[in-house]
Amino acid sequence: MDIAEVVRRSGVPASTLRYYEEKGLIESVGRQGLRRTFDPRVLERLALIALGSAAGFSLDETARMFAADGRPRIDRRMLSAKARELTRTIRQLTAMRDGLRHAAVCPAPSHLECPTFRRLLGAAASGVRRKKAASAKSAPPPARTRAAATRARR
Amino acid sequence: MDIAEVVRRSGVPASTLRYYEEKGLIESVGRQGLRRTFDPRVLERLALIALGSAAGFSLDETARMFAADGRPRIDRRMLSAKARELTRTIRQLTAMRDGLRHAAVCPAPSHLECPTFRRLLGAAASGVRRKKAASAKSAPPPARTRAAATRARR
DNA sequence: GTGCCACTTCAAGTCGACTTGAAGTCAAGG
DNA sequence: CCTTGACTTCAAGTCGACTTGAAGTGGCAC
Repeated sequence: MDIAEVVRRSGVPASTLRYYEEKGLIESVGRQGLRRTFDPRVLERLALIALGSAAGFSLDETARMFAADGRPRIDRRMLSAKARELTRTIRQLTAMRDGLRHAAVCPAPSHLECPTFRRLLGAAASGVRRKKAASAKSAPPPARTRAAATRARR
Repeated sequence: MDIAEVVRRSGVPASTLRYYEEKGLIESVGRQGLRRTFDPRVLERLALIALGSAAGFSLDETARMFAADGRPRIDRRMLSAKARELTRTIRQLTAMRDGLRHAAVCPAPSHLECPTFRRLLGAAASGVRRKKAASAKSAPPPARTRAAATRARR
């Protein structure tokens, strides 16, 4: 497969593929002249990488999940840890969403006077030390800002 | 209040406070010589900003939630939209977490042979066209835990 | 009155994950 | 054989949210 086909079948831009190769996340099996040739299994690999990203792993972390031979070498402890982290994040986001929902319909004259809202504020101010979960959605307002806007098909 | 006190009471670094002021997210009420003086209400404002960030709003979006007089001018439609977005994200992350959990205990010889894992892979691959992190940041007591929050630091 | 040092400004740097642009190469169709 | 244009490399740019560093200022304890 040449790079164009990988792009077509994976949806990942060529520049990203080259970047991934440079970082050692994928590899090409040879060249036709200058042009890279890929083994179809690269598609599986890309799916794995997408999975890692979606789960909140950095590319470096994801890279560590492959053995030298290219087979996934998944660290179960790492997975469990990430699962727990996701659980925390999910709990956080859920609270946040409920708060937003409430705020959207709250009848209090000012949100600052609404106990529910104040509780949310407190939570945000103190407890929120969670980080980095990933996945899903790019915000409409700043249309061109997000790399994802471009990535999402172009 | 001088900046040191705001730092102490909010946990937000002075550099961040200056940055926020520059961006118009907060304001100082005056100066003692060169030194900024803040109204205590800035603490509430900072909590609001933290809340916005935790809910996945960018600083610019958060800024739009304040009226000229500094009162929160919360756009209910925006809140609802964000709440829905969070719901999607939560659903995504939940699926992801369940997948990770499963992968961590899956007995299949290779994850690639496990149907559950393959299903996950498919989901990740198809989800490649959307991305954005809803994350939470913090102003934690431990002075520079902020760095930790932004994972992979220097 | 004087020295310390917390504060100030402003420019530049950082971080991750890519994208973009310029300039060059070359496989393949005509 | 020649042109075309998809591919290549490499350096630099982007984006958001800050941090860092150098150089300067001035409040306040002594």
